[in-house]
Amino acid sequence: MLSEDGLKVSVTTRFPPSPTGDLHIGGVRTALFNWLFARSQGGRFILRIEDTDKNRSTDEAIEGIIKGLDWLGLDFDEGPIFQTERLDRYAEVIEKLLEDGSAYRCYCTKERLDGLREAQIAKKEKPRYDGLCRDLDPTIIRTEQFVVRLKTPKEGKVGLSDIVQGDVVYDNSELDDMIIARGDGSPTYHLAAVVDDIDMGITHVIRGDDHLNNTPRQMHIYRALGEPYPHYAHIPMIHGQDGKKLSKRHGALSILEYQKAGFLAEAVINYLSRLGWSWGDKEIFELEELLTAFNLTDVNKAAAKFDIEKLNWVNHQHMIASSLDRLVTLVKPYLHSDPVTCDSRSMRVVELQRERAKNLVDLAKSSDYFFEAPQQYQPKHSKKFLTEMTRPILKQLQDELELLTDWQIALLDEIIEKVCQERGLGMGKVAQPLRVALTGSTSSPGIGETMFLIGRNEVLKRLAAAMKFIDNNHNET
RNA sequence: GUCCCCUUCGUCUAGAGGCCUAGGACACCGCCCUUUCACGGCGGCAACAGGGGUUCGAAUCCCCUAGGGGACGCCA
Repeated sequence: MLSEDGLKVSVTTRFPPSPTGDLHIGGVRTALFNWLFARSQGGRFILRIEDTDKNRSTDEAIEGIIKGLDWLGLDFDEGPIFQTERLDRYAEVIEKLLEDGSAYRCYCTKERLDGLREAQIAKKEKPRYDGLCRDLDPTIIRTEQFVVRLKTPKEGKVGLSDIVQGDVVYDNSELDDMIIARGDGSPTYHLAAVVDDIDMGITHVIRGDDHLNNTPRQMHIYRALGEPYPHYAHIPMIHGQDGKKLSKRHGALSILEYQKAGFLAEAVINYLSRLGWSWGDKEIFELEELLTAFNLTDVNKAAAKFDIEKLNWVNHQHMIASSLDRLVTLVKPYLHSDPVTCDSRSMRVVELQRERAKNLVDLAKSSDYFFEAPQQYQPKHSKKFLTEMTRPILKQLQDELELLTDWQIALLDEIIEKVCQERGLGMGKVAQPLRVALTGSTSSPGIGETMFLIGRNEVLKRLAAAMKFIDNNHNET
């Protein structure tokens, strides 16, 4: 970011979740754009916890937010800063606003406000405060409980030049006098957010465009405080498959559920960055590439739908690009078999199987049989391939393999071919029963290498077990 | 209802008046490769919301309509 005289201006962004629920994909995308922008500009990124609603804020949510950001590598330079620890500061600002006449005490009861709102909706009007207490004598402070409202100009316009949305103008007459302090004196969202953004030196407010309509209201707080506005970038929302704002209803899962489901952090980041932003035809980005390519001016205005299929593909691409020892480490917790180490055999297994896996869960599932015998044969496969007809084939394979002293892929392949030729069978007729016997199902890497990686003793053991399975099955029927 | 925003293949998007017979990617379908499953290769299906302008020329600019989304809390 360069100022008019060409000097580098420091950028500070922030991610301000309210800890009232799980951090989901939408929140993560907002955090990501703030983080990317700050990092790409050499600026600062702050985590602020907006917990002024004490009834709905929880410690678990705070923990989940921090864990999620940590998993994704969205590190912050400052924070977490808690708004509940800055209550004195907000009170001070509210008092100042009251004193200079920018705000006033409103004694209207909730009942009156509810009635007013209902009546307005019934008359098909936009519900808003009617300003009853606006012109009360401020020197007379009544004993009843009051809220504090900001005195919003009744005429004129407020406008902003949003980095994403362009110029947006509102008539002040559309706005009402919003509450900035509740009956108990605590600040509302608008006030706390603006005061914090000022105090923390936030230069760019990057948030979901559901906040676009909040912006003119907040700008009036800046104005009342005599502070300059920040730059705004209202980024498009992420919608669920039904085209509505992402929420729990859509199964908008906690970001940590994506970790559990076996997605790579870099894949989630890659996928999310491409929602509402693009860079030519490029689909797969390493973090460094994102950092140089990302910019707010290229962000779209239209909402995007979340598509798990594309995430799967992006994740697959990143698994292929990942180093093998890292992938082995990542897949470990998902493996049924243990303990698996980063030896050359495990690395080869992962190298082969990542071609076949969308995520770490898939990868683990398709790798387990290399490390331990299959728990069971998949019924439809055993029914077809582990039969009286195939038993002699398995028997011959067992005999031939027992004679093999040098356990090498090429030699193992030779044995399969030999059996095929002697019996006048195609490869599939021999390899498939063997594959089911060894892996429990009909899919695996090349059969020679599969045998090689499973190992001699284990292969012979599994062949014996498969024949026993056939015998038992036959006796039963 | 009022205000604000949006509208290119099913989905993510490219597209800044002629490069557009609208490009790429995911998904889907077909073929090839192949002992299986994948990977890979090749090909296919598929979109400028509608209507008016402006212009020699519009996906691109303007207006209207329709549709969608968001906001309208002593929630954030």
